[in-house]
Amino acid sequence: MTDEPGPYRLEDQVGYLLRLAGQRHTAIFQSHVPMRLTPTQFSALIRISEVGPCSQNHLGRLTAMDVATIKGVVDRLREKGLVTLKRDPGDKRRTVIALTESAAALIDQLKSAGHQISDATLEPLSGAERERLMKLLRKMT
Amino acid sequence: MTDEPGPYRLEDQVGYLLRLAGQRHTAIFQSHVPMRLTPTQFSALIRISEVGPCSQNHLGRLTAMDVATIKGVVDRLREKGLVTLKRDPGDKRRTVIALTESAAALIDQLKSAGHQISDATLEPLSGAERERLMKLLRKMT
DNA sequence: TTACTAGCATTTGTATACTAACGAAATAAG
DNA sequence: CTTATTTCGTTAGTATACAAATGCTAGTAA
Repeated sequence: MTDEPGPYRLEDQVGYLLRLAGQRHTAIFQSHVPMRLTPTQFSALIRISEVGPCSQNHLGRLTAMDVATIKGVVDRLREKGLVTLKRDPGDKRRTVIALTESAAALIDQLKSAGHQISDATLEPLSGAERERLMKLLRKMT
Repeated sequence: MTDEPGPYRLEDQVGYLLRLAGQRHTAIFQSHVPMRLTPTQFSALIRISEVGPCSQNHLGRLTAMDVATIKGVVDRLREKGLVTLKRDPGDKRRTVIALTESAAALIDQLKSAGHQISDATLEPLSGAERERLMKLLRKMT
């Protein structure tokens, strides 16, 4: 009686809704973030500021990015003068990624923008609803 | 006293969680869907089956895709033999996108797979939680 | 020491996703 | 009717995102 699948409606599928929500977030992100950073570039910078210099692949795991993806992200951060790449003397396979001074000086501003972005993205929801959504998304992963 | 932003934690930001949830969904999608369809290709097929033949840009709006994005999606569906492209005789700017017979015969199977994919993606959540999440995501957009 | 295994970084290929700019065609405004 | 605007499709450029293959290095087991 209950639990019938019913007709298939695209707008009732998680994947579709997640894509729409992601689009909304990305648009808001771009209008709030300094230095034209992308969400992934932003995440990488924050992570390095948390854990300190680390290898490229490790940074990828810390930010849930594929090895090929994190490489591109790090390359662009380097082009923007926000990270430096150095050979690890103790392990010749590793490349140590570290924040530059200008990036380190930017972190507080990034965190502030990050809060604003999250707020704006969740703007249609009440405080209780926001908490609920975050909890559900966290449980899903 | 309440509502303090607190320290900035990446895993407490909507954007980050949305990205992780999307990754989870994409992985599940790929293992369930027929013909190696991608989520966007899937959405486009479903939409055409709902509204019938339509122009490329209109299809893009119906599936929340940019004009540049929908073009690539339609091109790949054509390469897979799932849609046909025809000039609109009444409006020479328009390209009419329509399902091929083999695609039309596939739609029921796609909808069934779609339900399974949504179920598997939401598997960590209870029935009530799933409803709550869907409602919140819908409200967010 | 040799061989195996694993980890690290890179590259190639495919697929979104959006911006911006373009020309062609249709429509609205004058 | 002609100008202006809009819409449509296309293309180029940038940036994720993942699979798969390659080469190099490190650590381990034989």
